[in-house]
Amino acid sequence: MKPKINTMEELSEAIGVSRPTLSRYFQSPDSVRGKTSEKIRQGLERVEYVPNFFATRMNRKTTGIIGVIIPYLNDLFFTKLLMAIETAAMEAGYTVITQCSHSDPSIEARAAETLMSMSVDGALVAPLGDQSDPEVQRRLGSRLPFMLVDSRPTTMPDVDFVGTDHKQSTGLITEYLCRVGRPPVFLAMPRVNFNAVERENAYIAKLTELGHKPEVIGIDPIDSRWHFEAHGEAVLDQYFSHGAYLDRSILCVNDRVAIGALRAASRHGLVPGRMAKGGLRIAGHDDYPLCPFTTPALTTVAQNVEAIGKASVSRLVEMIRGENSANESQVQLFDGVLKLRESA
Amino acid sequence: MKPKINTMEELSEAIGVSRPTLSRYFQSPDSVRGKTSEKIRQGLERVEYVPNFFATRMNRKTTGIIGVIIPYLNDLFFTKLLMAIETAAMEAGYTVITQCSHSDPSIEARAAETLMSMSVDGALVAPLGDQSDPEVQRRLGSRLPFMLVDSRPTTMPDVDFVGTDHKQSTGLITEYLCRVGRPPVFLAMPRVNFNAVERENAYIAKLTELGHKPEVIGIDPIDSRWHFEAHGEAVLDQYFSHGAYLDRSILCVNDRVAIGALRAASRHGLVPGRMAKGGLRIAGHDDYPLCPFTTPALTTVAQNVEAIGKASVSRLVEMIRGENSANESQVQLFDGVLKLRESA
DNA sequence: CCGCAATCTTTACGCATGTAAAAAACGGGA
DNA sequence: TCCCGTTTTTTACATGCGTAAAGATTGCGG
Repeated sequence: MKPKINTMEELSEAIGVSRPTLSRYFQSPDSVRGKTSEKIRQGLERVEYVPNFFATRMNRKTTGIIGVIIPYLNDLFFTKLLMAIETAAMEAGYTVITQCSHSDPSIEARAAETLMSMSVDGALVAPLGDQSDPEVQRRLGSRLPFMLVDSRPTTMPDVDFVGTDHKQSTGLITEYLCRVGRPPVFLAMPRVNFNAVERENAYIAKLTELGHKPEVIGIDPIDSRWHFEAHGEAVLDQYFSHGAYLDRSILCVNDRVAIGALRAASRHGLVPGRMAKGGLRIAGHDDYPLCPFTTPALTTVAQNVEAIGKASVSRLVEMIRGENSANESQVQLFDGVLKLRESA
Repeated sequence: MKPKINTMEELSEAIGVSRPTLSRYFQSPDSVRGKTSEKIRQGLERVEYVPNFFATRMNRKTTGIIGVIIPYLNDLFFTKLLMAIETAAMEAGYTVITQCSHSDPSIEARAAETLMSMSVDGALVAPLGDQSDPEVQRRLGSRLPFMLVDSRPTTMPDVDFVGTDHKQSTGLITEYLCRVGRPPVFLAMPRVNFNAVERENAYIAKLTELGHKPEVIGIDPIDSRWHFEAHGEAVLDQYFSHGAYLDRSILCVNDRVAIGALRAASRHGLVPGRMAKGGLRIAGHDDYPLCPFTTPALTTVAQNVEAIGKASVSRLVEMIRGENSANESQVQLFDGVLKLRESA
């Protein structure tokens, strides 16, 4: 067992190099002479030492930490986003501290406090939607570089944002559905965030533009916040039972709802699909990782999650470093891409 | 805009209470007289102040942080586990810092360094499997209270562990499948962690016990580490194409593989199920959240994730506090529960 | 071997807070 | 109003490391 060493002071005695030199070494091994750094490296092999994070960070003007707040973890969309963010941050030399708000505004507020008290260099927030306390975000923004990802509250128009252009993405699939069959109805969900509303509006706009009458179902909460699949299944099950929408195109607000919708269809012996007779089609939004494996495989629009993650980090780093137009707010929207599979 | 205050010193001038008193207040508002705490509370309303996390934590002997290392985020099993852990930790008054190892041993090692340097009070690690560097875990264990969750390396027999009793859970579903049809074959996966092996062995043991001949398929990696669905689909697709296993029970090592298996079945026009003619049955393990929504709904064994999360945190807290038999290692295994749905 | 520049050591202070000890102020009861 | 115990203030030191300045070493070119 290697001897355990707790402070740089002790370490400096142990390997015969002064503490300031060690300090420089840990910040950048190249900042000391080759011979010295070799001596230190060998010394470190013989003992058990990790610099104290808190002490280190407390004294630097910068902490090298990016804080991330995510509303919900049990959703592969967010985990994909998170992984993209972590990867990008890692490459940029930052450590990521993630806090999950568990879709609870008070936890979100606490998470923001934690990030602020940790003096993170910047924060990336995927907000809860209308549930989020705008005051919390205002405090964050007044204290540190801060931007929103994924979902964009109407109350924060002048904050940096990176996300999907839902008008484009939803328009794209709506148009496709109109082209191949009867105009779709829109299966919505309880309003857990602004994307839901944006997609709904985009659907309505596109249908109106094409001269059709929009039809939105499933807005009433069936006690299923974030239980998207259950929501989709319950809503459609009810309609199908009454013989409604059996031969229509159904555009779901997202893939998880669509997975529920597929389930409802199969329970009623229906097989949605572009090739299928009967005219039932089901489509989603997001390109949830499981889409290729549903039966039938789900047609959807992919969000460019990788790009969103990457872009948000690089923009945040710009803001942190005060580069470019760091002080004028900026909105980046990425296009969705049609994923034609079997269900529509 | 409230005036921004950065240190307790400034705060103490701003609201006319001495710094040590403020310090006591922030640690526990009840430790100061009611009148004083009221004065402080009102003062805090008028200014913008958050105590510096690093400075606070650096001086306390305890940091109030539990570190968690998770191998992979794009898997709802881990996110469920993580949420259970976070909830339990929150209730116990701890802050959780999560690090994801992105299924990369070197990132896992770095994550461990981060946790150690942060002087977390304890660490909870869901290891990568044989990929994990045992040295990393030994260092963690020698520095702080530390335990393993979910997957248990054979190389660390004397470390605390909380997880599922795979012998029981896999035995349970194996037995069920044997009871309702022909003895199942086992659809395995590349060995990303020890659970895969444990389940496979449990399957073999049970089948042998019942006097049948075990049959394991899908061990050869089809270049699909962690692409479980794709793996399941690819393997079965191949077998089905050769007319093999069309009428058998197939026990998949986990639900994600099973979802791929269902897909393969549907592509071949097969409908697995306990009611279905033909004898094809597909079952999984874990009770992945989407199981009720697949077509057909997936029969599986549920892991008690909630319990695992809760138990691991409460055991870790025991170790941190030095309570009970904190120094003798302890293994807690939870039973799986059969979830009979449609697919088997 | 000398001299100069680069590097290291020594010394000292700073960061934001915890915490202990002594002195001062406070509050309630008689 | 006085007294005594409780609470607060004052003062001072501690945490582990960043960092600056001055003096001591080192290494390299000549």
